Amino acid sequence: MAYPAQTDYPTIIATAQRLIERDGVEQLALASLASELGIKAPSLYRYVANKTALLRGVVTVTIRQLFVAYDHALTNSAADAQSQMLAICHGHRQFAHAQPKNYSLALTAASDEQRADPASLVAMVLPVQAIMAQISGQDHSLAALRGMLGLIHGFVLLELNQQLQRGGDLSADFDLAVRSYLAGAAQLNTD
Amino acid sequence: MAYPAQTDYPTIIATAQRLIERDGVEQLALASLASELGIKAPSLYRYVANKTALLRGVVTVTIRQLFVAYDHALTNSAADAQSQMLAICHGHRQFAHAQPKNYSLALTAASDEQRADPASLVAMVLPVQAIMAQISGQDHSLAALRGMLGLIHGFVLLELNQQLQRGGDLSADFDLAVRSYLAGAAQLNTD
DNA sequence: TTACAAGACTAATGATAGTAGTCTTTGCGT
DNA sequence: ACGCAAAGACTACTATCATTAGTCTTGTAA
Repeated sequence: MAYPAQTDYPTIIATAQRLIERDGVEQLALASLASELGIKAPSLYRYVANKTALLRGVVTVTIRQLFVAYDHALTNSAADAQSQMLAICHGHRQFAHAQPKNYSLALTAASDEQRADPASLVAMVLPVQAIMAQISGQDHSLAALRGMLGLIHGFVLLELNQQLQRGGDLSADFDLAVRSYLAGAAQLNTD
Repeated sequence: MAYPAQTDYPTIIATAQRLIERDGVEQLALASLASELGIKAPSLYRYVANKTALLRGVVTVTIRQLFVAYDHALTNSAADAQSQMLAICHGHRQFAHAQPKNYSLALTAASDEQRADPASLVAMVLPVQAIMAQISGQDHSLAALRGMLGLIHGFVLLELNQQLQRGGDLSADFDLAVRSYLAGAAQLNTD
């Protein structure tokens, strides 16, 4: 090879994540990102095809980090299915609160081009579905999983978008909602 | 009053909604909107302060339409709390599917400036909370409502963002998830 | 030592939000 | 009737960005 690279793809993505978290996606200009990396904007095109691809990279990494958070939650939890599912829910919510801008970007990406790869998403939730199967039974595990993910994701997004502003303890409300859902899902198993 | 107006605020918002639904928000240029209205872009500034304010107007109208959909759902439903809550859930989901782009914009608006007015949001969900109170009991009605809204919103958003792609009947899964949640919430009342 | 390829830069283009200033229409007071 | 004030629209311009084209630089391998 030749000319000494002054940056690389992982650094670019990580820096973009940092800027997005600090200023919001809509404020992310390629010039600012480049300057943060000590280069000029056009040089970024050596590493990413365009801005959309750059954002897709950020989304992909963020999703991967979310599933790492799942693993951490699981290793610090009791072994029964109920505890594990609760640990995942709270881990998910904590992750979203720790990096709200990147979380929203990753899970509400508007265009197809910047969405995360569906196949890897599937691979990453399979272990979660296995836990859900112990609660809801195998037959309803996919439906119950979908509801669970919807509940977590929707609650967190409403929080992050300041749409749950009537006071009260949101952490407690989240916990109650998740436990209620799991209680309902558990009834599916005994039918 | 003088010069004959060639458009007005409601028309501008409605047209913006139509274009957003057709092409997506990111494709909405003020020039296209103006041309659709038979005027030039700068003339729009007689009616809206800037693009952000325009989008906030769209968001406000969309939210109002969502609550009109709630009303329709309620009038076509049986009178018991369970039926009414189910009707609202399905009405909400149908609304989101009927205008996915505007729905996403309205409920995941990134910046504070284009978010819907929180106070009116509260006023609009109060009747829903009253129904939830009959299911979960008064004490837990706010928490249970938050979980319910989160579940609906999150499920729908995952659907719209193509993140529930593993087949199966999503309508049936949604119904099952909502019923499970309500069953769990009902247990709060008997504690 | 020389060629070449990777990596970065400057300069330019095109889209688009927003601003300044001007022209046109029409209702109202004289 | 007449003319003026103000609403509404337009043209022309600016600033910001993404993106492209073409050029210069530097390190490695022959």
